[in-house]
Amino acid sequence: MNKEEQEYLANYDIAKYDRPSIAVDMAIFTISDSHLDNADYRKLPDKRLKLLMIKRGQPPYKDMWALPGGFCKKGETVYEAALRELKEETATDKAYLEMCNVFSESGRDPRGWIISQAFMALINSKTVNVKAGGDAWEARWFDVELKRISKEQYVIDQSGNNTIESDSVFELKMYHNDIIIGAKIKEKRLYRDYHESVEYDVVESDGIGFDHGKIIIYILNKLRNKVETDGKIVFDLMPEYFTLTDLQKAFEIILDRKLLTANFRRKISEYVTETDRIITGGGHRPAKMFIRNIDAFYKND
Amino acid sequence: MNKEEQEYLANYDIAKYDRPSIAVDMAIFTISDSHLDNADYRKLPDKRLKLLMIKRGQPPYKDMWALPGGFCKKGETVYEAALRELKEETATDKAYLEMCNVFSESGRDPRGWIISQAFMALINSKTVNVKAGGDAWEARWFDVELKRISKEQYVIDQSGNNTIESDSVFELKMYHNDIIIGAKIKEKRLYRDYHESVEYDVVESDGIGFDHGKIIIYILNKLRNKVETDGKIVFDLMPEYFTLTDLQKAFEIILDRKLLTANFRRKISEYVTETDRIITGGGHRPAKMFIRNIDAFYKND
DNA sequence: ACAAAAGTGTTAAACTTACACCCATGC
DNA sequence: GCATGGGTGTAAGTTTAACACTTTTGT
Repeated sequence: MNKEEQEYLANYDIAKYDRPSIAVDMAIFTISDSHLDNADYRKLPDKRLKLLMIKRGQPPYKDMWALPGGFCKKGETVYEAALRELKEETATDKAYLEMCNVFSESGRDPRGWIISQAFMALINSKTVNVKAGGDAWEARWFDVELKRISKEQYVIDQSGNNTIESDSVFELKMYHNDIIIGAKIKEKRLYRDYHESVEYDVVESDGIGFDHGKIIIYILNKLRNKVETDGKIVFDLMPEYFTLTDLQKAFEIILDRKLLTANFRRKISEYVTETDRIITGGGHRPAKMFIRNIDAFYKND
Repeated sequence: MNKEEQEYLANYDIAKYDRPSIAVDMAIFTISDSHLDNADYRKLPDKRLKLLMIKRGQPPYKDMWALPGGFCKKGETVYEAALRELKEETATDKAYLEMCNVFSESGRDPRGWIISQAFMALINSKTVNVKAGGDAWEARWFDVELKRISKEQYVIDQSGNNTIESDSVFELKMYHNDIIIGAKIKEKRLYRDYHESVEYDVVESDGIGFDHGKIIIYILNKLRNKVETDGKIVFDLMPEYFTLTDLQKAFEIILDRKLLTANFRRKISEYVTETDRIITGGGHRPAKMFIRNIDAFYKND
């Protein structure tokens, strides 16, 4: 560094400018058994997509539920902050972790200018520590359900500038035992000048703090799209040993549709290796357990 | 909002905490003719992938080239800041714009704690204003070339914890007339606990300021992956009227491989509509011009 | 005439989709 | 026996990949 650069930096006062706080918000998903008891001895337990939420112990949004998260500290990267939060909440760092989007609308946090980096994390329920279920933190896994409840589509033709607008309203519902929280979120999808843009707006929020309804729906859609185009991340929701039926159910839960077993198995066959473990005692034919075939995952470029 | 919340907020002083500045860095791509003159009257001009770079007029990294960008201001979203920067540099807002990643390593900017949101923007060269080529700003379009120059792969087996590590070195070279800048970047790809992680590190930087070599390579790879799995964004690099050969070349430039014409045309046929415009005068059969078939783009869910 | 690019047709191989069928278990 | 899940085979339809071939132009 030369003298001019050094002088410039000596006179540069970063504190002169308005600066935001940076937060990380974590959408931590897992798949686990439904808490509902099983009547039929033959039936497998119902699996559900779960999202970890935290009950806020202090303002703002005290007593409401929000995504786990916290502020990014000086000296750590945003990714490290996300990993730190993940560990604090779940006691594991064996997770698929991806930065999904920034949420920075002014007014999104009453404390001031706070920009949030939203992360998606996928963990398998077997590695989750009870911490998340303990009482100190008031963290709970919620069953997640997302339904589109309306859709309108129209063409706006203003002097040759062809715009297609499609408005949907989604209903997000989340359950933990008798706790039910949710939100209605409007999705506005614009196609103008050959460019698509999507915007979400919280229309109604019931028990969910901040703009987290919006973040949840955004990440949930991202998760579905990712699984639709490349299913490999679904394995991050599985324990080391799993049956092919469990794997298929994980796909079905995220994609929200049934798959044909024979076809599914052919498709994923290269990613799994049979072991000699079997599960018996289910009132039906025992299932072989499989592990990931790591070579298949790694053979990219 | 109740009294407790109001009191809490009245006593909350955001300035007590260390806060970073938020910058947006823009990787603005377009495709345009190579500046090299064409000898053969029959040959079409060579197309290249171009990236807009700015010569820094003041420290830090004075006289080096960097991605266009700037600080996010209070009251605007990160996305709005990106759009503002895009307009400032290119005088257009008709672009594909996507937030790609956060770069937040401490020490990445000598002025202090500065976190950068990296955006990818795709514009078509016909809408670009001369501003970018003017002298005031010292902004220039650089031809981009990225080559992997080495690759090593090994398995680390530490007490059953199977880790595969794959290290590559990429050479990034960028040209504008007689200006040549570039960087060597090491890619470390880890596959551990069934989770893949990728890390980039600038090994050597020649004329490129900050950690922008890293950002460029990251976004370039993202662009390629996106085009490989869903080619629709390539249309954002095309003007309103285009020939199928131009479109095919855009794909080939980004994917860095040749495609078979007959197959390519079948694949993209639903996305284009023939017009009665033709291009003549090329010393070969005239080409029909096409426009986007907007309905095909929009028929998702 | 001929080189360059524009544009189409044909075929084999690969993959997807749908459905039918058999197997093994616990009560 | 029978409901439930575990597991496989086959055939039709669709998509991809490779290649061969024809057309049209400016010099």
